[in-house]
Amino acid sequence: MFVYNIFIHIFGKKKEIMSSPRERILERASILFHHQGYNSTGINQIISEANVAKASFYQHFKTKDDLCVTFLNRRHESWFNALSEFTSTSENTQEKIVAAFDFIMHMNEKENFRGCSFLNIMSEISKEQENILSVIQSHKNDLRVFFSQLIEDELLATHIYLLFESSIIESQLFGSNEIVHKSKAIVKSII
Amino acid sequence: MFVYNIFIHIFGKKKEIMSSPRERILERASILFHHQGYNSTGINQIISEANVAKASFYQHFKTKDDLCVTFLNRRHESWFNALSEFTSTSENTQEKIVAAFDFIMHMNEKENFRGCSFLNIMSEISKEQENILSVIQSHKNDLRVFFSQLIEDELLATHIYLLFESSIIESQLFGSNEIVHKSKAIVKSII
DNA sequence: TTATATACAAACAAGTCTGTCTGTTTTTTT
DNA sequence: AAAAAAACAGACAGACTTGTTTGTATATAA
Repeated sequence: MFVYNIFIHIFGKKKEIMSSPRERILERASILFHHQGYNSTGINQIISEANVAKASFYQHFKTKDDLCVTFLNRRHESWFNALSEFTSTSENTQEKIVAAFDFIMHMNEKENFRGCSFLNIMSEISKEQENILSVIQSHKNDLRVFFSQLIEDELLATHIYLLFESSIIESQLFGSNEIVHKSKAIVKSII
Repeated sequence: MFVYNIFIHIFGKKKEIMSSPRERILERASILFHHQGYNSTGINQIISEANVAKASFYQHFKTKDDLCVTFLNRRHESWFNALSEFTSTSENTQEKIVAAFDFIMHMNEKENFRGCSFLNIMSEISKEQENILSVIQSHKNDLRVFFSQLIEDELLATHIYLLFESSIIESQLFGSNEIVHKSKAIVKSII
């Protein structure tokens, strides 16, 4: 477009002012998959809101499932980074574990109690979508490792992990952090 | 049909040998919703497998969501009955709690690790489907009450409830009862 | 500046979905 | 046996789905 080209000419390269189609697709898909669910979000909505042509979409992603895998991999990274950052200020292990539960509440407020993208998508897919399932399993394995690295006692680490998981789900179901507070109190009593 | 009518003539009333269309719909929907998910199961598949005409379907159920609510209400009843029966032979409270975790494993084996219908559907629906959501919330409330009635300590009851919930989800995700065994060991150590 | 790669719009295919409607047949009740 | 209720098959509407294709325009690199 005319104005757009002038804009580039004055302010520099395109990359600086507008992300690539692939990036725009992933940004919109992340929001839509997380807020509407995977099956309820169509390709057409994604590309229309990302201002990308359909042919361009299929140049970057073989299938919708392919996009889903890429989305989950990125979510995995950004989610763990956020968790690490959130718990990084804690001075000891106990505090770090408790901070992880504060992170759930923080995430719930920020994302309107949409819960865990990974578990939500698990409930939507079929056994045939193995590539998606394995990304979800890897994510949860890594979360278990996160707690295992903090806690020597293997069974206690599993214990915390299980409470962490149900805290996410129950707060999603009731749209409230109340149960996370209770869960936090429980965790404090066992570590 | 010819043979069918003879059958009725010889053996008695229809009700005794063939369930009503409404019943056949609910039976098929129960299986399909639980095994394929709600959004992935269409009305057409349900009525075709239930041998019911589409017009008959819409005589019994206003919408697909209406069927979903009825399905969940029935699942609620049958699931709780099964849990009650499974835990009824336990002689004391501790045993009963542990038996509840055995019930998860029993259910997983029987239903091929499809997890909790209620939580699965929660992940699939939108905020607008309030009537469905409230059935799910009621179900989980009743489950919490189930544990509260067994355990005086309110926080401990919540604790067990949270472990119960994550046990279902994690065993679904990994298609294995391994984590339920661990959860059972944890529960034994805290009651 | 020319060549190559990328992105575009928009039509199209082939199928899915929920829900409505018509007209016929079967079952139940009076 | 006649009247009313329920179930049937199946066409239809209208909107959606994922993915393909054609031809054009734009951006980047040689």
